[in-house]
Amino acid sequence: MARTKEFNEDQALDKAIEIFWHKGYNGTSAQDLVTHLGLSRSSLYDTFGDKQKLFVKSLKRYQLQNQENLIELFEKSENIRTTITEIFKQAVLESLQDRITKGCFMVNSAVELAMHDPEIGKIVHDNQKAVEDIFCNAVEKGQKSGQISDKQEARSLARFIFNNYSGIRVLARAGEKDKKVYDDILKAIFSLF
Amino acid sequence: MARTKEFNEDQALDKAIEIFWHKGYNGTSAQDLVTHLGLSRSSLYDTFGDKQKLFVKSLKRYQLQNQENLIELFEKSENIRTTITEIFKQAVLESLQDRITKGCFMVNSAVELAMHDPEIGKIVHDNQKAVEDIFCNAVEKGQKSGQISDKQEARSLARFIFNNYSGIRVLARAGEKDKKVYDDILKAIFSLF
DNA sequence: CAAATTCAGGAACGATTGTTCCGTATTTTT
DNA sequence: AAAAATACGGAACAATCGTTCCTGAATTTG
Repeated sequence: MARTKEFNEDQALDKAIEIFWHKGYNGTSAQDLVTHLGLSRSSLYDTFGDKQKLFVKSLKRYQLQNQENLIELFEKSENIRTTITEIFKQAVLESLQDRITKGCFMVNSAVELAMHDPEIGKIVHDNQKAVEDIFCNAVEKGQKSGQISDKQEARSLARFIFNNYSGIRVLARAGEKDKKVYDDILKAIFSLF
Repeated sequence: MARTKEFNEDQALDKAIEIFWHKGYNGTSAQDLVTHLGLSRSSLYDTFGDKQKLFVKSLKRYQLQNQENLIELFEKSENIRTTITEIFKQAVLESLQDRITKGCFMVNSAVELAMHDPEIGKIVHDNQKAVEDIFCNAVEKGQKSGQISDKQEARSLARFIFNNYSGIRVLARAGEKDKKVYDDILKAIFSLF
């Protein structure tokens, strides 16, 4: 009946994530998308509807990827505390290596759009709850096994960890390239639990 | 010789801060500025040059206002630790009250522009250093007077505080309206020192 | 082969973008 | 009062915005 799609929709989405992540929603033009995704204007609009829908789809995909990755990390983990430090160290590494740092797509979108687009506001808020829950479960597990101090309530600690993660992603986006700054923050964070 | 300006330039700048803070740089149009500042297109461009220059001037003014406010708070302070908690509580209060939260103009600008506009990148970075120094001096003073535990190095603690402040501003911008979430984070933060 | 479907390319859309310019009114200084 | 300077409103600018549509080629299934 019909010709099959020549491009992979998920691959195109991954490229959309890249450019939206890098330039933001308002900073990315339709032409940017055409150029970066490598498909024609018509195919782009036929496949994804419009710019906003494409953005929403990209952000949801990013959120799912990160959530699954996080869950997997904690499932494989033999020491919860160590895993959390590795998550932070990974974020620091990313912050230092690229000349232009993308930070966190979710944080960037929250700052730029959550107040102005209810649909994106919901994605951001759902993500926050989801990630918080993942951290909370992990912390509880860590506390039961004695890997994490139980001086702090798990929920409180999870929210604290999430908050510092956001902070570090902003710092990266602000262009901080001094490893000592990040290390100082991490030292303080992990002296808490 | 010449007619005097009918509008106050600083008042106009304060209104520019408001709208840039609320909508971001790319989200604010020239028409938005004309409407909000209450002066004509011609006066606007005659006075401030162009949109980017107006933004830079607004951000610098915001930075100066906040920096001076922070310095004053610590100068007046009789207990450094209490003052820091009050700074955070104030941020939480602002986050909860408005339906549309503006977060922090500096954080918003860092996320949106620091990577793409070197001039703004410098403002953001300078601000970071300046605020960090203010916190660091305050912490040192607090440690000498025994108000703040000296288990953490002052510089490290200052960076940690700054990081959590950024995080909370992002959380606000993400639309978080649950006081318990902020309280949990604050509880964890202040159990550290 | 024929029908159906999707591709790419590009022209074209109206709307909005940031910016400039002009004419007139207003105010200040000589 | 005359001259100089600036504010003002609004028209107008070219450029870009997101989006739609048309064309012809390509490919798949019946």
